[in-house]
Amino acid sequence: MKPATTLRPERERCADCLIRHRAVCSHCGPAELEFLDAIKSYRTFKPGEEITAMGQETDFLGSVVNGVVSLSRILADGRRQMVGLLFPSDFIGRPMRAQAPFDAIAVTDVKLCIFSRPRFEALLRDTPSLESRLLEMTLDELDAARDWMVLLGRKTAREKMASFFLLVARRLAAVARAELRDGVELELPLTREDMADFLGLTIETVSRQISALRKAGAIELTDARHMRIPDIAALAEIAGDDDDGGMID
Amino acid sequence: MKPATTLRPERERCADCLIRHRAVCSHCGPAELEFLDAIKSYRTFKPGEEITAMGQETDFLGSVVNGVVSLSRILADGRRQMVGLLFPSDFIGRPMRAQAPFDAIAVTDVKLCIFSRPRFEALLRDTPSLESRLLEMTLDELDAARDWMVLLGRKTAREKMASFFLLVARRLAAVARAELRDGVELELPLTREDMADFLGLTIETVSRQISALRKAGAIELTDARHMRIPDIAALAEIAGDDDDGGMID
DNA sequence: CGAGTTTTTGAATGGTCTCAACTGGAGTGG
DNA sequence: CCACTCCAGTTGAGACCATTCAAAAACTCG
Repeated sequence: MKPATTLRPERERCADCLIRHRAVCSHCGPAELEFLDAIKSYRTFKPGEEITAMGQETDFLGSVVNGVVSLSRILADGRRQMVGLLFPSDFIGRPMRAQAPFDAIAVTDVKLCIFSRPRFEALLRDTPSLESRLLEMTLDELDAARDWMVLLGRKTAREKMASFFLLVARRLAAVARAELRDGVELELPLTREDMADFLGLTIETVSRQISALRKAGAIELTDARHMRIPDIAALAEIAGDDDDGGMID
Repeated sequence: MKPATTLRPERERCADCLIRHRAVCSHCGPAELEFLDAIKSYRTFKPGEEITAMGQETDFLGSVVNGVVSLSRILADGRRQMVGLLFPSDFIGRPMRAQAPFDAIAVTDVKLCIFSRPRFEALLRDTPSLESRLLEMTLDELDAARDWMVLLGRKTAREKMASFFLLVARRLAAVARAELRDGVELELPLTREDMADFLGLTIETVSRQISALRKAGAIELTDARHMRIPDIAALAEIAGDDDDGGMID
């Protein structure tokens, strides 16, 4: 398949990219894609590694190709709140503002497809298909952030946990391009501490609620990180959303 | 009711618009502005009036000219959480998605400058200065939503109230194009109930925290709706935000 | 003034947090 | 193989903050 003459055998092409159909570049035509191909690069991060730090200038923007990234903010006394959770195809970075408004940390092994900030911002100005897709994605993220605000402001610890499991299940299913159905098994990408920071709880409360949901039969656990949802609708009921629960993918 | 004495007695022109420098149209040139002038219209709402309802199709988009609009979502059992608070120059509506994801309610007398949805969406495609400004505003709203998530997830009732007063003071000062300084007086646009829904609290807790802040001298009240902030920095201290960029290790 | 509404205040309850101890698995080395 | 540490997660007991329920006070507007 590969031409023997190739100089960079491991070079990934945009056309073959697994997240192409959902990422910021998904509306680009062949010519635009070829240009992106030429200027993109990849970077990987280990779990726990800092990708950008709050208040620090970041010189790149890009897409999550593999893994999960958390965005979080820390108050002066150390309290932490997660404000975003990025899955493959999500966009990372804040265009038109060099200073990162939040910490971005790899929660699993992460691979990013990145562009230098000035190059990407110039591209954005010249490429309507990029800009309109980014607007669309930003609007979706805003919707998701607002659903999350409802969770943080008004839901009980039990409801928060149930909502969280559904959110992860939906996102992982979307990444795998699979239907979400009863009996799904999933690997939780977050530690108890990360979940607590996501949900505005403490790790103890997270742990207690997981135990309670397990005893109630709403979830099944093989170990701390691997779970199974026997009945999606039942879990959604516990989550307290009025119907399908929002949480935009 | 309306006297038809003059041809265009109350016709407002975009060029004279008070929110022009901050609204979605702020990057438009004279020709674009003239076009907007021709297709825009105004609509007013009374306090408490519903502007759009969750799940309902909305046929317009636009800008808040006067007043304050709340965006909120209600859970199945009636718990309500505010997820957005719009001031003059803020954009209202969800481009590229006809179904409103949240309730929008006028909290004061409100005047909107609106465009029909199909017309505005077509305009967006053809007018880069509109689209890029909308992207910028959406990114800012996302940042604001994330700050708000920190408040909802990790702040105490006291900190929430202090943060809220600062937010309102900042937004009203920005609208008035005034500097925010010690001794500002402001009229709270929200009822205690609205504040509670904004902050993820109950009205009783809101009331108690206001009383406590008053007794502590952090705020002064003439009546339930009119207040004065004698010392911005002191209130910011109570709000718990790290003031100087958050570079603490 | 009285009726209705909003806001404030009080007392008791309860959900989540804090502090603390325990469990279990992974890795290390004797 | 066991003993040991280390770390993430779990469980328990008590404290505390915000909620709930209840009632009084203040304000609005006929």
